[in-house]
Amino acid sequence: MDGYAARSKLSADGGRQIVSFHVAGDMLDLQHLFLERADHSVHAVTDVELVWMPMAALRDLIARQPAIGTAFWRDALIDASIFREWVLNVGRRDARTRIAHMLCEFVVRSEAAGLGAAENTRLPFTQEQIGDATGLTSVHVNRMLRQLSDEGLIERSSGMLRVRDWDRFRKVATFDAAYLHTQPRHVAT
Amino acid sequence: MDGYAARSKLSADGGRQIVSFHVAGDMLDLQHLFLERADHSVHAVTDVELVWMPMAALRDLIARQPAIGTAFWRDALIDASIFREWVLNVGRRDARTRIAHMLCEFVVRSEAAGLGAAENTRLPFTQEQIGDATGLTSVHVNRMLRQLSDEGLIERSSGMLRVRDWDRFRKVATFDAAYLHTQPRHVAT
DNA sequence: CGTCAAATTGACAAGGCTCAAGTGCCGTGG
DNA sequence: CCACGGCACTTGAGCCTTGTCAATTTGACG
Repeated sequence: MDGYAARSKLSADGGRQIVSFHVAGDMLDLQHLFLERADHSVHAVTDVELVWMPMAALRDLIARQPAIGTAFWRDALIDASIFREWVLNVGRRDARTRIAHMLCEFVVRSEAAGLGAAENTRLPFTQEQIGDATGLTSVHVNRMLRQLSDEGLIERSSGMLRVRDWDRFRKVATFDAAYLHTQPRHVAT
Repeated sequence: MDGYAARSKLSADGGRQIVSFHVAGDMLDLQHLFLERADHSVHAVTDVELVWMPMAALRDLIARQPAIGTAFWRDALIDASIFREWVLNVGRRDARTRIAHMLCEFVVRSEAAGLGAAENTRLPFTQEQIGDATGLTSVHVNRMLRQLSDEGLIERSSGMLRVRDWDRFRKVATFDAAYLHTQPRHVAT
């Protein structure tokens, strides 16, 4: 309902890898709906207000209301699409592009959730968390953020992010929102 | 039904990132079941024999047979779990561990599909494809494979992979199969 | 004003990439 | 049966991006 969360896994040597971010309105645990055992965790990044539902009740609801089931399923598939994009992001893009891409996604999803536009997005993550999401160290995240600032692409101030030139930033990030599968509001499917 | 496939995305600069491998028996396109537009592609790595079903028929089947729907859903969730593990693999593990981990997963899934044991697994990928899966160059993949061979962990010969000491290799790879959610055969859920 | 976590910066090390050359294997054609 | 061509695999040298280590600075808050 409110606040920010992250989904993450731990590596054997204690490293944390964030595999997705979540904003108000997101379904947080659909990924485990039909799995017996959790393979990752979701944790709050800020104070969070949430609604908790027993899995069994959710499964029951889906059985009785297939249309709701389809919606949930679709939502889970979109999350999976985001995971795939993140594999690409972490595997193939250099540090600057990678961070820019992550920020683009976050801004777009924040907007979609009605949490402010690109000119003024709340960015509640520490640089270490951004590093955990991009497979970089916080030191290097800092360097790259500074570089993006110096290039006039973004502005940062106390937990806020401002994208100064969305088109240019989008190009730097090689960001294409198609993988988010945001549905055009006024088009029937 | 037969053969090997890979799921991949392209980056803006033409780089390929493989996001998962598939063996005989896998459902290949459940990831797009409720999405309007494909965000990635699946391609054959070897000659392949497959069964193609129209999405609409599949959706129809699910509507009429909810139990089958649940099975498909579960399968899609397991794929998503694999994507998450790959984000971790590519984001946080060094080259040697990363390749070893990928090989471990492949061996385990090959075994589960009844395609031979760890002592003799068909490995149909070129080193370049292994690089595309791990976010490395084929040159570096080659060096790491050589190192794993030199350490006596694996043996390679013309498309075959032999893990010499599974326990040791598993440790090197920091591999824990939990994320594959392979269900114990004889236990009711 | 003190405290503590986060952000910042610099110097240096290193893992992985690039470029380039060479080798081995296998299918094809003579 | 052998020669050839192509692709994957190997290997070496040097560079570059990112990591490591360590010291400061900044900012929020009590």
